Amino acid sequence: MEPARGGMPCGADWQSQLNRAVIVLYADCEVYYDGRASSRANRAWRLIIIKPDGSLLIHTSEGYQPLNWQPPGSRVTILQSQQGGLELVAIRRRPREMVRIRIYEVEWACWGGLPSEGRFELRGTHDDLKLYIANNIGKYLPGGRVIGIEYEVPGFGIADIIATTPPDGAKWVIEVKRQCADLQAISQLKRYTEALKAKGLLVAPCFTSGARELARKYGFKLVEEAPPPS
Amino acid sequence: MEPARGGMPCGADWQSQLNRAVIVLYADCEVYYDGRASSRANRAWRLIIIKPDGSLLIHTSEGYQPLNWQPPGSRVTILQSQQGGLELVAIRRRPREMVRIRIYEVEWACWGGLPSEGRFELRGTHDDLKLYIANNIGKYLPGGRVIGIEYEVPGFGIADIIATTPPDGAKWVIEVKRQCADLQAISQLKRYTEALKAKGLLVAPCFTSGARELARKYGFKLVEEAPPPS
DNA sequence: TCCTGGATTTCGACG
DNA sequence: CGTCGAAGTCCAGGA
Repeated sequence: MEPARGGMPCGADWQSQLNRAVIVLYADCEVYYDGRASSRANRAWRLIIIKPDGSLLIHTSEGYQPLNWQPPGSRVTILQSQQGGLELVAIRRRPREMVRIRIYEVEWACWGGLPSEGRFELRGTHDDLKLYIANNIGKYLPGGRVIGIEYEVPGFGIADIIATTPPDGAKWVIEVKRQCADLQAISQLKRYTEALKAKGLLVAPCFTSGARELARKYGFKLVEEAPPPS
Repeated sequence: MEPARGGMPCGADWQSQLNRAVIVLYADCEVYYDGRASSRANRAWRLIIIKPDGSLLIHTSEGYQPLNWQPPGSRVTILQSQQGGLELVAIRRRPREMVRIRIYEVEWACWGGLPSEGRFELRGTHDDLKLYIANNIGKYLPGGRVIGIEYEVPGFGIADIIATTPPDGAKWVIEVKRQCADLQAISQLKRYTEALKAKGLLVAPCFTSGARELARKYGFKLVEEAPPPS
């Protein structure tokens, strides 16, 4: 095993970094969670990440998702038991939830302040597609005119786009999905069209077979359209 | 800065651990993502986690969610450029997506094999609540009898529970939510009840105001019930 | 493989 | 703070 480099911010002093740096522990531990649900994880080696914003993540060797976690805003505390045993407790209010980690051994602990956050830009989102459609409404509803975006239908939710088409000024509800539209998307559109007595148009890059079938029953128009290149 | 402990699996040799151990890097880097959407993250210090199952996580100092990621099954490779620059590339098929990390500096790198996974039990889930209701149907629909669980309504989806009640054998669709039911839950139930010409019962620990209102319009019965204690 | 719906979903926006 | 709907959602289960 290669020796650690000098000056590496790793060691036994990780506890002093709580609420200051991102701390990463490689530890043999048990994990308890109680709140909206509850879970128990038997003793095993896991990766524990504690962020200064109160986020807590417990990762195993598999998967995108953590085994247990606590979102930002949690209060993270370290408890020392008599036998040198360590406990990490993260508590969150609203909903009242607790993650408790019984630590048997820490093989290594490292941390870093992550001083600069950098800029982050994401493109190809639902908003991008929605605005593109609103700005090119004629492509989807010939002669159409946009009446509203994020249009609130009181008691029924918020429709992506409302438009009218000639010659009779028919009203349309347009629901936009950036991924394949499914039954749920159809139901959502149905809710708005029923409330507004409007026609329905669903724009998505693809549609599940069930969505296509149900859309036909409801008389919805479907248009395949992927998020615009950016 | 406290010196690292001897024998700690940290050091420059982390690349040899690819696909074998969980690797954690504290690195100054830029991140590029292209796939269903695309993103660019400017140069900054971040936490990079590479799992042997092909998962890749890039975390900042804030938040539960990673800045960028790749789910399990991705192919992770390390590229060396001439100037000693390092690039981490994770590619996924279906959907075709790529995360590329340009690494300028690695302050520390540690890893662990996470040999034993341990047992994990979660209680208080949707399934738990659903089965509890099915097994105590009389509490929700007096005299009721369960006809089916996870009952497929062809072309309309899968209903949680189907039941009948005396004296006329009225058919009910029961939708179960383990969290506060919202408009979407109402729409989902509406979809099933319309298809089956059945009555609707929604069981959830709470309901949003909009959900309550819409349920009344649709004539649905609402029952407040939290997941059972376990 | 696709389809469907849950998740301790988390997250952001708006009223 | 509640309500609403998206997310690069991920994930499991069934056909």
